[in-house]
Amino acid sequence: MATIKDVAKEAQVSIATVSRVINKSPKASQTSIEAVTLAMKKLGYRPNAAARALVNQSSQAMGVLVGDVSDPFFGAMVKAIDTVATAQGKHLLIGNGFHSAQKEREAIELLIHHRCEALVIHSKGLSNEELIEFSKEIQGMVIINRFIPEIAERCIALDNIKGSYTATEFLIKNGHKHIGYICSNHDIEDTEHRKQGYLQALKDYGLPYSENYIDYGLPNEAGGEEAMTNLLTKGLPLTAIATYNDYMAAGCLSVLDENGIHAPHDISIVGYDNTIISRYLHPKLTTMHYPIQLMAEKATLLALSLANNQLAKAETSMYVPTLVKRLSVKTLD
Amino acid sequence: MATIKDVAKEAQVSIATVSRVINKSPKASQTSIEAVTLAMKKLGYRPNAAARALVNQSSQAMGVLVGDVSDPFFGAMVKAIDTVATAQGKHLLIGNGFHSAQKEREAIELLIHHRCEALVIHSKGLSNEELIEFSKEIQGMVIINRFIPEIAERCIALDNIKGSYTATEFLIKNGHKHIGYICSNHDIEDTEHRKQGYLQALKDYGLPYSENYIDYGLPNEAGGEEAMTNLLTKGLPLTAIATYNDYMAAGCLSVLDENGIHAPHDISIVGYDNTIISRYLHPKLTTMHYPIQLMAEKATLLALSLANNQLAKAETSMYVPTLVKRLSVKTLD
DNA sequence: CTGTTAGCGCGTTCAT
DNA sequence: ATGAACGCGCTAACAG
Repeated sequence: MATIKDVAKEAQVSIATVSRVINKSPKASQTSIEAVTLAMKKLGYRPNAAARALVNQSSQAMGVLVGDVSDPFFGAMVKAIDTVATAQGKHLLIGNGFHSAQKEREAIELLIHHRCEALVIHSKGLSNEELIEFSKEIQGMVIINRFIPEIAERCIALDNIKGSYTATEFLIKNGHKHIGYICSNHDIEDTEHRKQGYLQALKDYGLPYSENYIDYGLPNEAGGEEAMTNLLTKGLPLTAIATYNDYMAAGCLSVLDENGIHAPHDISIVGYDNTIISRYLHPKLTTMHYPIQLMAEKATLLALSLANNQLAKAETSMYVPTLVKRLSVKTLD
Repeated sequence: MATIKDVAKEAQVSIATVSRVINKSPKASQTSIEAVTLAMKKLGYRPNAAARALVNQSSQAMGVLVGDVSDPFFGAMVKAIDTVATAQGKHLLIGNGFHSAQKEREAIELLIHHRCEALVIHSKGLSNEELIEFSKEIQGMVIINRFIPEIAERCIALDNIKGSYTATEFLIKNGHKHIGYICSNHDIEDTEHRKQGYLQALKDYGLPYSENYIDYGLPNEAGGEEAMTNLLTKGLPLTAIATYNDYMAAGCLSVLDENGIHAPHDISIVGYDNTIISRYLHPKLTTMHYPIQLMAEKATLLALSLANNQLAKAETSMYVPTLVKRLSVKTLD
């Protein structure tokens, strides 16, 4: 592939002149511009990003770590980040962690090797300690969807306790007294928080609660089916169920349907996350909205300004999910 | 950030020695290894990918252009590519084209600037000519989801005519005689092909066809709703509808539901793409499976071997979608 | 306005 | 086994 030197030779000028026209420096004669442009076209010249990054001491890239790009939730997150990054002239380097500590570590290191100035990291596999270490190393690193007290000003997180509390409270206020919970069996903070919110709401409203009303499964459709089946088997007098996320709610709905139990008529269901599928389920799923776009934009802006040595403004960093009422909960109208 | 030179000084050796231990060269004494390792740790040394790429004349990256990462369809595609690329020690650079010619062009150029050896390109905005030009420039470039005769051996595409034909034929074989079509209004080849397949099936089976049975909308849920509403308004004796894609089918189902028309009892619906939402719709959507993972893997392998100067093996490059029977079509059992 | 030159961080001969 | 020196492609002084 042609280099700047080849172009210089072809255009009969020095490489400095070529560099000037490439970078649209004002000090370049019209004659040079034309000659160089022609030569570049003729040779099919393409500037080498690595060489530029090296001499400019800047890769013009920002890094993102997600769990899995094929998950629509992360898709939305990446898009939001890409939009604000692009607006600032940066492009994205994306790593997948698949919730494995080792993969997350390797991905972050890759981003560091590429000298990403700003980093938006979604990590569920790494320990607080390790993330804190990374954050010390990279000034422009921001943690998203997780709260670490020691680096609170670098975290953009969601209040999952409150979210789950709100969802459960909504059921209670609509007259439900026997509310089950379909819980994830992933051992991460989110799991614990969402379960806590559910329990707290029951306690605050003086409703009975019991482990018996809770069942577990993988945080996907199959897990929801499994948990719902188990719940059904116990023959509990449930009139409503709160779930860990929309996927589990989908599995739950599916099992219910197969058993001739109709939501919301026979039982009410509330999801969590407001992912793309919630609009497509039948009945359309009432769920808690996870403002991931907003949070991702915020995280990106924060990471970028941190990378630029600007200190973090102490704004909201703990977001609160909001209820999206659709049709899966029977309400007292 | 510490450079190899700093490490050399700290470890009291030359940069050549440091380079050797970094790259695990056999000719490096145990003593050096230890000293260098220690120094690297102490200084928090991180190799600079740009410098490496420059001197090695290889970025170890491969590029991908998709329409929009937040679309689950592309999410699945990216994941498949990432999986095989990672297995070969490459990482991904991802560009979003948003179906705009200019954005697609810029994204591809970015990938070229970064010296991606292999490229998997999904483009609907650029002309055949421009893509052919790019393919001449980049030996390891492969086009996915589009067929360009001049560079057929560099294309991994789907036979949309056959797919839509199969979908329509399935309806016909189940006794339907009045079959409508919900068409995309995006002016791309896919639109035309899928419509063609529908029409051809009707002709082959001697069924009447008319523009009146076809309606248009954006290839998303809203577009499906709009088109279905229009179709309903015409008061046609339809018993089945083939659609451009699952999203339009979702909108269609939604409008039907609101009008008290139940699928598959009152009307049968068949989707296209077999995206994630098809499993969640009610009734679960019968649709054509787009083997995007398979195709993406194939495209990646092809791009990678092309980049390595290995010639393309003349294998299947035109894939055929298959029918996934779920519950949205009333069958003759 | 233009050309010469140094150096960004690293891998790699080629001596030693 | 090790180090000095060169060059990858490019930008930014600096001198003219």
